[in-house]
Amino acid sequence: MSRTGPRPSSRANLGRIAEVAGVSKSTVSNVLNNPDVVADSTRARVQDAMAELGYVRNGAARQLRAGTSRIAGCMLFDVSNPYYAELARGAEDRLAEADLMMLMCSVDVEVGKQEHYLRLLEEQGVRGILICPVGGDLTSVLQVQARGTSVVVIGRSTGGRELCAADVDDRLGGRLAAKHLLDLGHRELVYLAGEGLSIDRRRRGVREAVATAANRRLTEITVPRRADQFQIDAAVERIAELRPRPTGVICFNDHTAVPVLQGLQRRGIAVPRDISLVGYDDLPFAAVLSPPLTTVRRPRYELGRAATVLLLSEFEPDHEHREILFEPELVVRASTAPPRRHRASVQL
Amino acid sequence: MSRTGPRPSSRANLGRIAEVAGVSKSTVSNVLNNPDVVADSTRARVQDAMAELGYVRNGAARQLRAGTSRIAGCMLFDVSNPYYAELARGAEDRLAEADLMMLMCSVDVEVGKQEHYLRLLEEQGVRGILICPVGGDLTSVLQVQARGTSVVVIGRSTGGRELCAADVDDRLGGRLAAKHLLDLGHRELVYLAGEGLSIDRRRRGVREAVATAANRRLTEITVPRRADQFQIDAAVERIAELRPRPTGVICFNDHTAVPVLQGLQRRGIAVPRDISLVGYDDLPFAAVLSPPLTTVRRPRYELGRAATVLLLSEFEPDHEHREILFEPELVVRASTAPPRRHRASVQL
DNA sequence: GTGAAAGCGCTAACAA
DNA sequence: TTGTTAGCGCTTTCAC
Repeated sequence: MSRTGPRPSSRANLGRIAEVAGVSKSTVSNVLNNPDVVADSTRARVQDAMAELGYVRNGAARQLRAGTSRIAGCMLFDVSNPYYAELARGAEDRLAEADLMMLMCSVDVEVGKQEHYLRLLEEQGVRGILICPVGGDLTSVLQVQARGTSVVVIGRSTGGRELCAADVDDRLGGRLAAKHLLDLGHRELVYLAGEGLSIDRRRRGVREAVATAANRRLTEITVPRRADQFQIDAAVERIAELRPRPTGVICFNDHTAVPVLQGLQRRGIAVPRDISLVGYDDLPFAAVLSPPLTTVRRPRYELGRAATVLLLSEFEPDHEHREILFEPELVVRASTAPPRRHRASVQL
Repeated sequence: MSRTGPRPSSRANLGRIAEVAGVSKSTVSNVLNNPDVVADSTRARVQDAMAELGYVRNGAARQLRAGTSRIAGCMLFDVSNPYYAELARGAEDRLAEADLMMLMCSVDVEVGKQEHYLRLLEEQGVRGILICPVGGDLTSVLQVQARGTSVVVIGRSTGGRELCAADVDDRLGGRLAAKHLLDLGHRELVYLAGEGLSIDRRRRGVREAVATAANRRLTEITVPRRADQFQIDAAVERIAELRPRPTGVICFNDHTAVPVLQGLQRRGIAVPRDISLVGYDDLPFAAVLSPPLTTVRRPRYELGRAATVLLLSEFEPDHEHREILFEPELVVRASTAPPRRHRASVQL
């Protein structure tokens, strides 16, 4: 018995297997890692010993020695948010195909948590990190990368060639939403905005689409991050009081569209008769709202998968950072329709 | 340069810090693990060296030597399913409080995947495993536990005292759903069942409630696991053709309630006028359906948290396995109402 | 308050 | 085809 060392594990280790099978440790290791190099009879004997003793490989020792982990990290806002949950699932599936497991880190838009988890993942020696970064700059992410842990950024274009990134073209998404309403004949639009980079890009797309059409007006209303029922209802109130009355409203996401829809209906403003409503994301509930919500779909599962593909490519010899940009897709449902031309309408 | 060893890491290690700070490795280790035992000036010197060299602890080495990991595993059906996503979040939050990270494993009701992930987690030397087990028996789970990895079972009562478990009293849930309809005055009920242990318990609850009321009839219709639109619609067709006509339908979960609701409405059967509909789970979309769905809420976030509490308690000295049973809660919304007494109604 | 030394379980270079 | 050996980076016991 050594005078040092941690609590003696009851688990059989590789040395014990070697003993029982009557071979050396390297042979056991070879049975595990290069089975073909071992003679059939020897291999069988070793495998028998493993089965008999219920051998379980020690991943920590393996990682320490081989220098490479079988885990990747996935940092996102919140797994319980269906958008991120599906993204995570895409990542998990692709990682599993590469025989990697996924550490899940919900960061909650808190920079402190992000730093904390980055550090933990780094200490863990993860094979790589998928991250939906929060906060303005990417310095801490770049530091981690500089110290040797591959990082792929999701949901934020990185511009330069410093990092791989997978993202959705939200500007296009905004354009699609606005163009849909304009094509239907709407002239007075509202964009209900939130806070955040990706949301700003949607706004830019909406603006662009409106700008290219003549005689169209866009009113922008911004609700704070994590706005509650009342704050959103105040926004609906503002929408209801706008003159001339808007006939098309674009919400920066589906989540917000729900209370907006309810607020409008409660005020006797029918959707889509009086106001056409467009969401963003195509979350599962969008299709079952009444009326079913027209929205812009971001391919979240695919985004997670693609980001993982990028991460895996980082391990290849002559890797060059690149960026994948997904195109969102307009999903037309019953919450949008052509505007009624009413009373004061001069045209037609 | 040694003739052996893995690719030389560029990361500074504890030995290098010791060198730079002019102390021994044990002192550096103490700065990390028992800061109070080190003299202030020494500690400062060591910390400076760490900051300067961008030192990151090697978790693998730590785990190998100390024998204890900072990771727990969470095995569930599918993270992209909102029920499990919120459960996972509950677990993640509680684990984070104990300074543990969470490995996420979506098992997809596939026993093979379950076995695979169990093995991987075991090799990883995780601190413990939370599992929503699939398949009939728990032998592989018990084996893992026997080899020294703590396991907590979620969503399945284990009866004996072999394992900790956290679960929801689904029998009570079934009773609540049925009793609600019975209390409203419904006499002809349908339970739309799926496959699975927890679903069977809901069924039992429904049966019990109906059995305690006189002159009430229950029809059970079962749809296969992962039923598609058409299979569910076939079930709706059967419901529509039942005579005497049922006035109350309980779906085994909210997911199924959506196509059922749509199927009923498409056939001109109004909810709740002609049929009252009850779901199960209270998923986020239940509240925004038209009409908003009466359902039975399972506290999923809390379930994840509680399971984690059980897992953490496993590490304590004189631990005894126990089981936590959550009570589900009836959430009454607009999809249920008293039945209309129509034509052939003799009573009243 | 600090240091020397042993060794966790494994892999990989090399020798046999 | 198999065995010998060194050592990954850390913690821990014990001596000073």
